[in-house]
Amino acid sequence: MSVQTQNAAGNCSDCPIRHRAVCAHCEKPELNELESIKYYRNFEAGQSIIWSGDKMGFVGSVVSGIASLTQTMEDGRTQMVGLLLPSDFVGRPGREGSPYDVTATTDVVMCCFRKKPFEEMMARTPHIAHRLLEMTLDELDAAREWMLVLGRKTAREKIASLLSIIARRDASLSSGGPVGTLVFDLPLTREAMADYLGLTLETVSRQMSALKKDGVIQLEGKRHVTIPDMGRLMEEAGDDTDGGMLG
Amino acid sequence: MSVQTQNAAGNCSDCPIRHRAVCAHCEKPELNELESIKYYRNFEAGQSIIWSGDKMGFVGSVVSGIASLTQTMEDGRTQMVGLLLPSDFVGRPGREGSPYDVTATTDVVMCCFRKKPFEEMMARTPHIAHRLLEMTLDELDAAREWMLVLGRKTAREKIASLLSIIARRDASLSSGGPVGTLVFDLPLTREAMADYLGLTLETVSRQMSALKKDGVIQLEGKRHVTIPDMGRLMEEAGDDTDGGMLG
DNA sequence: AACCTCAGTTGATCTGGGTCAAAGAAAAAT
DNA sequence: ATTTTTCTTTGACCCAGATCAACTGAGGTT
Repeated sequence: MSVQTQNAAGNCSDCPIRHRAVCAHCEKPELNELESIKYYRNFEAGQSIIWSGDKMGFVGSVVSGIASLTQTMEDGRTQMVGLLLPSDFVGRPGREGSPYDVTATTDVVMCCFRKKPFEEMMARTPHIAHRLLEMTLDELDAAREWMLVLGRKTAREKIASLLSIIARRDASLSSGGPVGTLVFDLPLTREAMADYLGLTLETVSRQMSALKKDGVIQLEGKRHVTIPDMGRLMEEAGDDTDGGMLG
Repeated sequence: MSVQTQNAAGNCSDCPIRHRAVCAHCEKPELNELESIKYYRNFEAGQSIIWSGDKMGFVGSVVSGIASLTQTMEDGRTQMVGLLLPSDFVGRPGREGSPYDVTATTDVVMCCFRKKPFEEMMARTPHIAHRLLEMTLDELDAAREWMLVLGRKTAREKIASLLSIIARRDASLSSGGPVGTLVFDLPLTREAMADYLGLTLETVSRQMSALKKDGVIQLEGKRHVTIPDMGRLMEEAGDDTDGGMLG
């Protein structure tokens, strides 16, 4: 259960501090202190990890599976405000509770640390505080990019944007097809996609069908997606076409 | 020009590190080092402070006026992703450039620090890094709250949400009217409001007229707004009505 | 005083995506 | 194997907000 896993981007995902390529966790001796307060939690698909307003006793990171952050209005309208993939951090050091619901979208394994000792460590270890700032800035960039998607893009562009994001983080390069072909399994229901995109599930379904008909994506079953041309998908998403998808 | 100003929330706005009630800047001797690398810049309404993609040589905070962060697609669609009011921080320590345009919406005075020495200070002063993490988490919360607005609220709710945010940060309690009455000048054109809300300027104008007709707001001229009942406005915004607006 | 320009309003019409409804398809339960 | 449930697709219709267009009104400028 304490196997160090590597995701597609080369990050160590068995650790609350997300890394690029190298796992500082394993290099910095002072971080081994984290090991002693580390524990794992499993959540089933659909299960709530944290309720909005609850006190959070822990911070941690996703080891496997997908979790989502959602906000809900009293009348039931919901908006997903974040998608947590393996290696993503969960928690708000220095904050009492969560303003969002955190829900397991698939079965999820989380690597957790009790909040108190983690924060004490953070205060003593500038490296962790610095890394956390980095990660929070990344999340802020992602949230702001998503504001453009929600505010100004059409339904088709929204779907293409979401597929593009998931593909970049989740997909493995297919060995068989031409270069640039990506294959992955959608970890979200149509309804979850709709909640992320500010659409209805019917519109999501229609636009998926349209993208399939137009050859932008291929679908086997409902969830298995092949993207024959990543550049084409990004055009559909309305993004700058800078060609390189692994920059 | 180095007068310490206090805004309505009691924050020191003459400083890149935003405070609550007390200005640590003035309390912590080590932060006086910041004084020696501090300088001011003025921007006229409409002027660009930073172009998206540019290298940013400085970090700083807004002293007076309003600036906005915007993202623009190739075809001209634009989405405002942040509103910078006095005391708000601008800059991305540890990052090269800005992924957004930063524009002066009104005349703006900024208090700046060259980035290099600021970052060196930050590395030496855990207090600053910690404060910066706090601020970034606040911005992330604001961005995510805005995702709900953009993704799920109606045009009327969007307008009410924006007015509510500006009122809370910008307004002074009117002494004459009943308790809870707020008065302020809108610092945004109808077009800027539209860019923030993911609407067209015509829809903004129509909904402003509708809110006026329904007595939710009063308008003198185009910009001077009176909110007779803050609770009512928050209901219109679809927010939880928790009563207290200065919690 | 006539002429701009720029911000805002209002009306008429159009349409993308929402809503309501029905049916298929795959997984889970009996 | 059949029923139930959960997810998805597709069709028909509608409406909130976009689009297109005309007009108002407050400053400035000469």
